[in-house]
Amino acid sequence: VTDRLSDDEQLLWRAWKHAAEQVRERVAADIRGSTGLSDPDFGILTRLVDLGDGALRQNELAASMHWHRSRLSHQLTRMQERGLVARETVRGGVIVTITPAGRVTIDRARPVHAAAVRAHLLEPLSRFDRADVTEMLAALTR
Amino acid sequence: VTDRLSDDEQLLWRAWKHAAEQVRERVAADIRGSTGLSDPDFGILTRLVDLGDGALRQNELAASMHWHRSRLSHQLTRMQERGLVARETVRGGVIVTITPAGRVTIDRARPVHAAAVRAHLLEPLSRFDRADVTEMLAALTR
DNA sequence: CAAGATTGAACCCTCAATCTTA
DNA sequence: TAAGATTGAGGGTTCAATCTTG
Repeated sequence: VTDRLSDDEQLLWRAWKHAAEQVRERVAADIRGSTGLSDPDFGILTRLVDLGDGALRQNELAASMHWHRSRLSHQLTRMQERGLVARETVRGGVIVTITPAGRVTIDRARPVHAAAVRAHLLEPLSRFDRADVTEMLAALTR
Repeated sequence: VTDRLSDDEQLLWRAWKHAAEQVRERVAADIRGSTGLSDPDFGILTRLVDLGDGALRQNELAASMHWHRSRLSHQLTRMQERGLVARETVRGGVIVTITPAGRVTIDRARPVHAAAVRAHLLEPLSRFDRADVTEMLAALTR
């Protein structure tokens, strides 16, 4: 009820912020370092392959990412320029397709991603109960 | 040891990612919505006031944020244009000073920040032991 | 009109190259 | 030279305004 956080509160807030930053940065750095893909790149290519077998309507892709149209539009423009995806206008929308180059890259990125998540999140938390941790995190998104 | 995460691992990873995103976005949205300050803006103004009583060497400011010089330089350029800080070159460095407008803004932002951290992080975690949670998070940054 | 999509501006971040000066 | 700082390019995000077309 005060305007400042108590020492206890500060401690938890800083630990949270620091951990969130570190994990995000480390995982992203591993993927970028070995494949050149950014986090958004990885998310999009993964969905194209897993959800659409290589192609999805732009609209569905946006929904699956929980992204606004404009964000996806900008992102796809850059990825298209880098040769990772192609766009084709069809009746009532746009179909996004992964290119052969995109497929090669995502295939290389997947194991790196799994290893990074293990190294930077799962391993450090191994002495805690996985279900407990998952449940605690779920409390933050309700 | 496989190239894909197990269902269990996926579950924790996604919960983590989602929670990290949500908390960051919600706190940032509250501050931006009521003061116009971004997260970086808030961090810099806070440090200028708390660590330097309104002014700091740019170099010290960078160190306290754990930022690279160029990042701070770009950020300060924008904040200077928005009238939040001023820069003055001195022997062997630059002094960054908070402006009166900057001080008014950070004073308004502080209670909003405390309330946001409580609402979006501390409250949702209230049924867990604060020290336990803090310790778990600390495991991720070692 | 309404849904799908794009665009431009302003912000943010990183890297590498450069400038400045003690 | 080495430390402090800036710059430019290329990516990323958000918002509001604007196509485009069924």
